[in-house]
Amino acid sequence: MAQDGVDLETSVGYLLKEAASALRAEMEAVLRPLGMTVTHYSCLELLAQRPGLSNSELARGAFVTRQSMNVLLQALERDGVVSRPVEGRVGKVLPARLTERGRRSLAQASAAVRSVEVRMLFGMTEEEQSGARRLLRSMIASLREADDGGRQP
Amino acid sequence: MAQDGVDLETSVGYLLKEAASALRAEMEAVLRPLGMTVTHYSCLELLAQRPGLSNSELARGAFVTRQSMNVLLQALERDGVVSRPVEGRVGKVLPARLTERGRRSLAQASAAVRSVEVRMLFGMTEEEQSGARRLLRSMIASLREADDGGRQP
DNA sequence: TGCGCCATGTCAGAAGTCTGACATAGAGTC
DNA sequence: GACTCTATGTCAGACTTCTGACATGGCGCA
Repeated sequence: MAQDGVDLETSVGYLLKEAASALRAEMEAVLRPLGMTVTHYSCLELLAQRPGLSNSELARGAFVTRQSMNVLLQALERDGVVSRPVEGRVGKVLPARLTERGRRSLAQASAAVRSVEVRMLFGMTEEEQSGARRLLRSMIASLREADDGGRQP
Repeated sequence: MAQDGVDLETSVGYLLKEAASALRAEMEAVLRPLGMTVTHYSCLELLAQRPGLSNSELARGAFVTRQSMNVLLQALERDGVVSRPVEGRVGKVLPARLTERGRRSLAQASAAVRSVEVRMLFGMTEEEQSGARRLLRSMIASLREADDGGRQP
């Protein structure tokens, strides 16, 4: 194949990208049989844990733009998985909720995704896992630090 | 905004996604003024560290499909940043290299991206950084473990 | 030699996401 | 009240990436 002279794999940034990419690939693999994408699943999981989130809040939680989430929400609403009754409108904000069908759909997906996360953490002690959480939170905070706040997504 | 009853932020998977997303956003922010996307930069950086990589190898290194990398490579070749001389062909494999212009283009981008990574790691000791590398490598290995190998990307 | 098998390069179309833009609603200020 | 500022929902178009497909080249094995 190719010469492995320089080792790119010592960069935390690259490893972070690699890990996130591997996680995403495995999630896609288990979600595909259910006819679901990762963002699709993320949206449902967010709504299950925090009912009534708005389009923009869902977008932030799934790390996409509110425009992308809007496209997805309209499809989910059309499929009867999510409902956004106009009566619930508060100002311009239109809260979304899972339908019964959405909850059923999420149940299988949630189990599948959880098994992927379990596999990812296999071989790590409880201390290592909380260490990983702490380090990731530190990186997130540092990256967001000198931020003007008005950024998409 | 919304009620913060259930805390989604305790999942390592979610934090991983959040950190990768934040890193990508910051990289996009510093690369945009240079007229470069993240994948664009990744491709150049890979070629700088390992000259002669093929299209498929670059794709794996940048975590995209070989089809996506092919689209990008054709654009980069057209822009004179990368060259793939047909004389270098080995079987079906066509090794790619940076042109002088590509090296210049990468120089600025590389510095910008490195500063983002430094900022991300701010406040972490050397031990914590190597701990982060170890944990991320562990997650990657576990995720790839029960893998048939033939997956895109 | 001939065969199956796998990886590669490439094209074409589909799907997902993003950028840009507009109108509107709420909060704060004068 | 009038104003500005910010956040939101939404539409339209462009871009990036993916999936599917095909032909080709190297490799191992009968």
